[in-house]
Amino acid sequence: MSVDNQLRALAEPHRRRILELVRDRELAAGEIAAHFDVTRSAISQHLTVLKEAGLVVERRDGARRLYLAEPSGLAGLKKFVDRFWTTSLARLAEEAEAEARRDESTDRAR
Amino acid sequence: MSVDNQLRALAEPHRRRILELVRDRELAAGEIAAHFDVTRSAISQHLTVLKEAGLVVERRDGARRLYLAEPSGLAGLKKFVDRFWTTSLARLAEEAEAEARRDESTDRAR
DNA sequence: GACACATGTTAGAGTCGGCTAACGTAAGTA
DNA sequence: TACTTACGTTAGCCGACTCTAACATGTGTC
Repeated sequence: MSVDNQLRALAEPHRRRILELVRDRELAAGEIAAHFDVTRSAISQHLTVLKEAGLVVERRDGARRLYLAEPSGLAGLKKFVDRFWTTSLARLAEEAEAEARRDESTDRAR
Repeated sequence: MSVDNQLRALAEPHRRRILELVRDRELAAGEIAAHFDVTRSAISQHLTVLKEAGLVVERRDGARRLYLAEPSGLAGLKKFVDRFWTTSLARLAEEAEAEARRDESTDRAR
């Protein structure tokens, strides 16, 4: 559930594709596996990782297990990216302002 | 520069801490390494990964190399997270609406 | 119960990633 | 030039990760 787990989970291309598959609709494990050319076993393990990272939720329906993306699981990661993004951009804006002030005083000095 | 590279780079706790260190100010490789209890070598390798992912920029100053976070490098990742976030939330909203409609017609049926 | 179906779990092989130690390189200094 | 400072790079170890193959579990059906 930590940002660390979420990032590690997302760092795997297969897992990102799985996540996109179950973003809009519930899918059974087998249906998900059908989209890939690796074993069902591999997909099952990927689903476990995604589940433990809180990025998908599992629901049982008889013998099947249905998976669906859990957007709130991305909350921590989104906060991390947004915070970094805005803070860095603020720094850039400050630098631009500082440069503008420098240019201005240079002009005045002429 | 791809989202894949960015996510792999961010999936390492040391690299995330490095990124936060150079978010607001330029730091030399040695100064960065001083914040950690691993070898300078390890930090140097992390810096290479961050650089190749486009998350930091390197500037030479004599014998020193200064590093600074590159917010634009996060653009792709931010887009990925935002897109996923908003799309998933839209799905949740739709589901909530559908349920509200169901409840309403149930009420009417009484 | 017997069987088929859907899926999870485990063992083991191969690969990747992070780390240290040792070496290499380039810039500054006496 | 000789020496120091500040880094990067490489080789190799070790643990973590991904995959397949085989086995285990649980559910529905006859």
